[in-house]
Amino acid sequence: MLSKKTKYGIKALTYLARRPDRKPVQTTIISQSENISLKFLESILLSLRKAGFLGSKKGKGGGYYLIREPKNIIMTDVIRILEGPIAMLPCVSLNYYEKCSDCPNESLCAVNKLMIQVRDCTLRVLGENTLEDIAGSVK
Amino acid sequence: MLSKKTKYGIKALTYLARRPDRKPVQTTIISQSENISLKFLESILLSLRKAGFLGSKKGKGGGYYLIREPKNIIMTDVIRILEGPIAMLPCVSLNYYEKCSDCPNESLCAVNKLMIQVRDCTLRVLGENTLEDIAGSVK
DNA sequence: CAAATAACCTAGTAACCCGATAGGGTATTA
DNA sequence: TAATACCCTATCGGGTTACTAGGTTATTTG
Repeated sequence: MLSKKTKYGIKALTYLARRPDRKPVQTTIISQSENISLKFLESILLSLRKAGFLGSKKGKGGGYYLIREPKNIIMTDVIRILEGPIAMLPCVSLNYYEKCSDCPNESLCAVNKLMIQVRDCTLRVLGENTLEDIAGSVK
Repeated sequence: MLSKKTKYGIKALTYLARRPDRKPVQTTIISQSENISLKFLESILLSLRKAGFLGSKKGKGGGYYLIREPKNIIMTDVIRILEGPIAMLPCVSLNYYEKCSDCPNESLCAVNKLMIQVRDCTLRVLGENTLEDIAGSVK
């Protein structure tokens, strides 16, 4: 299951991508438009900023804004920041690999074999989609 | 993330599929072979039996056994029983659909659009794999 | 300058789920 | 009839999630 954090994060990015310009948008605006709890959203936008997707401006007229083109923002990157590992098991994760304590021989494990296939197809889909793709190229 | 329940369940099914015959196997045997907590495994095998994958025999010489051919056991079915919905969001689930409370228009939702693609490719992979495929056709 | 604004930070918490365990009951078989 | 092994219910600690509270810091505007 996708966490609310990831879901909200993607919705916020989409909201910003659909804006006609790249001027700062306040969190309260995004919060109201997308029905996201304000304080929760703040923490999400903060991590998206630290990850290099968003810029921020303080004070009046401040807010968050995209600092990359939507077509250059790949969904795998977004999800890795917000959700963590994409694989359904640590033993098939590329970026967060961890051996199973119970499994003596990974190459004989049926679950491993299956989940590698799931991981690969998920990575392909998420790697093919950019923010522009899912937001639509609204001008 | 895949739950331990699902992981253990698939491993138990695989263990039974790799057996040379279809005679009942005691839970303690499976528990020790696959390093799964006995009591936890019991509850998992029980739900697999109720779902029609396994048969059981009580008393001495009893245990659990496969009642279908491994090649007729599709992984989507197994995972739906053990894990629940395959989709990463209720609003893109075929079997457990639920509307998002925050989303006014599903067809405009970028997260929805993305997760439908993930769901479809995951369903394809899981639907193409049978228990025989992942266990290997051991005789 | 000062007041307003809005991002930023730290901490906490209630609810929930997972994995596991305990302690039996019940049916079957040797 | 005693042993076996499935079957059922309840519980519980630990961890995560989603969210809230309350303040600090930086910037801008009157």
